[in-house]
Amino acid sequence: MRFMTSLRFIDVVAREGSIRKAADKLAITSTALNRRILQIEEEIGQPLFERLPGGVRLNTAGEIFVQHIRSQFADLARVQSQISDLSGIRRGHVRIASGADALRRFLPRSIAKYRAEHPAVSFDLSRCYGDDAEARLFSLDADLALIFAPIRAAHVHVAATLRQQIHCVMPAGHRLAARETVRLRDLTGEKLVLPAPHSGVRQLLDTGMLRRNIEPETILESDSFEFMQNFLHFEPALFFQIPIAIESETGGVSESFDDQLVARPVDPADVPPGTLHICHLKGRVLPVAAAKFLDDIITSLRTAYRDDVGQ
Amino acid sequence: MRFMTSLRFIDVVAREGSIRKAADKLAITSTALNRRILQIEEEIGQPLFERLPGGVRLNTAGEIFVQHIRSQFADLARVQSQISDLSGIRRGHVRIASGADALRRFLPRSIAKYRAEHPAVSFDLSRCYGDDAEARLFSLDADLALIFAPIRAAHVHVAATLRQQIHCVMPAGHRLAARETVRLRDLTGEKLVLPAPHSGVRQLLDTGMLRRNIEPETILESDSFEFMQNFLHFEPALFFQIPIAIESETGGVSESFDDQLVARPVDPADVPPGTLHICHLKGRVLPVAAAKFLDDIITSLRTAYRDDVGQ
DNA sequence: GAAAGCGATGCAATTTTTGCACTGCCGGCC
DNA sequence: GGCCGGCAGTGCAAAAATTGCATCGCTTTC
Repeated sequence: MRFMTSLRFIDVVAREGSIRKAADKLAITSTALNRRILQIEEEIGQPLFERLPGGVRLNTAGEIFVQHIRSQFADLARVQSQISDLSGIRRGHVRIASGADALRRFLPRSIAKYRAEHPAVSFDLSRCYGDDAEARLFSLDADLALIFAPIRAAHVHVAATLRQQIHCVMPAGHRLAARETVRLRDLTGEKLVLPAPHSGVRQLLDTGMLRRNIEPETILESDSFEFMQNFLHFEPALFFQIPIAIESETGGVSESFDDQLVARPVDPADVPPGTLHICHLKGRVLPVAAAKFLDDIITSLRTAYRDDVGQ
Repeated sequence: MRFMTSLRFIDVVAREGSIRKAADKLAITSTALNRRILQIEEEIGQPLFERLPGGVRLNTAGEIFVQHIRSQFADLARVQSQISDLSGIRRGHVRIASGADALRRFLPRSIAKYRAEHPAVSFDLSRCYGDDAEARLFSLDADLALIFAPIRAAHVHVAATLRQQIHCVMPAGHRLAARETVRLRDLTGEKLVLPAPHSGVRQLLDTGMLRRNIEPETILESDSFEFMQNFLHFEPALFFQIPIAIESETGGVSESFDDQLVARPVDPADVPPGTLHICHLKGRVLPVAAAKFLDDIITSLRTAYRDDVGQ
């Protein structure tokens, strides 16, 4: 898009915090970039960047302007997808910010299913925690976010929620595998692998442990499911997941997702269920592809999780 | 705004319906303009215009794209006004589409008052009827609209309403001037000057007349207050206005706004009060200046008309 | 059937953008 | 405390783009 170049350049400079770095990234000289920026600042009538010894930084006017630029880009993407749509091409691009939970099974399955119907739609997945995901929505770097954590920002619209009980994952022969649910007090003496401190699962667990006054024996912290799963093949321990991360191939809750590992729900009396939020930026018109995909995953959740789906 | 030129050109071509005409208006050659359009169409990947023997016309993709362009322009104006605002300049521009009613006294007074506080804000007034005003909101040619007529379009947000009883304007010595209110049946035998057929006042009157089965003696139709007022100096007749068009210098209802003319309300039993709608495009973030002005006129209406102001 | 109006295109002139070499500036580091 | 490195800004020439002119092919109108 030729007519957007200058604006895109400004966005990149704002992100890089330096004209030279941005110029490097954009494969032009810093002089050319510098002059483009000076020119736009002149047209606006006000500087958009503060000049610091180590680079540049957006001033207040710049913040406003860059936000405008980003919304223009998002809107242009929407328009393009709308235009492609009406010629029957069903082109499009969907950018998703998601926690590791949904990224593991649910999204691959959903995206593959969607792409089977719309092969010309491409996807962008970025794994991030709640706050980052919200930030990516706001900076229009993501169209949709799937967050297993409370929503903080007021400018995020929650399109659907999914109640998820935390599950305890253990070797198949473990003594707790016989139970229907796992109580927190059963965990004393067990070796635990906890999720990263700022993850939603961890925070629910911490609250529960604190309330029940339980001091678990934490042998590891990890935010990688892959790692935890493989670790359990070598040393018996317990870790925690929500159903959507360990759902069966076809979707829906699965009790054993690996020959040697099984999952049992933690008793809701000890740890209340958390909520997975599926959201987008409030007030934003999503590109057709993103809107359609959002619809699809919500209906897919409804069939797989029925009453746990809200809004 | 250099970086918007191509987009602006497309907008003009869409409005003119011809590349050559648009080129003329833009003071460039048709070739240059033609190639700019071809280039953008190539970047979009789809033609935006149908080529007709007599010029060009937007196709569906073009309609979508031009709507996007216009919203970008409106948004840019908002951003600029926001940026100016934070440097304390309070610059800005407000574009208003209004019926003749509000344009006569209310808007001059309100704008003068607003400009006394914000001298760097400029205004654009365009007189038009209900449908045009709504169209101007939609094409983003106007920020605000004041319409004395029902609102048709769903994409218009009504920020405030003002109930207005139709008044009958007559020479000061007229026999009906002694009455508190004027009944429709009193009008038989009177010479009437009616407003234009598609005006809100006229439609209310027509409905009333039809219901009461009254055939008025219409000697003139006019949409010009000026004309009607001056005409009455030469030939005694009656015409109709709503209070906001004949309010006193300081605002509020006035009974005689001219040495020789007085206004008396038509009895609500004969003609129900109509509604003046103050509105803007739904879902649009107004530029600061426009938003502030909107606030101002609504509060000003509340003090002048109190209980007649709604929403 | 000629004339007038339209959008598209080849080619040369012009304007704009870019890159190179360089300046002045500031902070960190030896 | 002076030197070094990284930064944004600037003069000037080269490169790239935009523009204007002349012209084509087409359709409608008179």
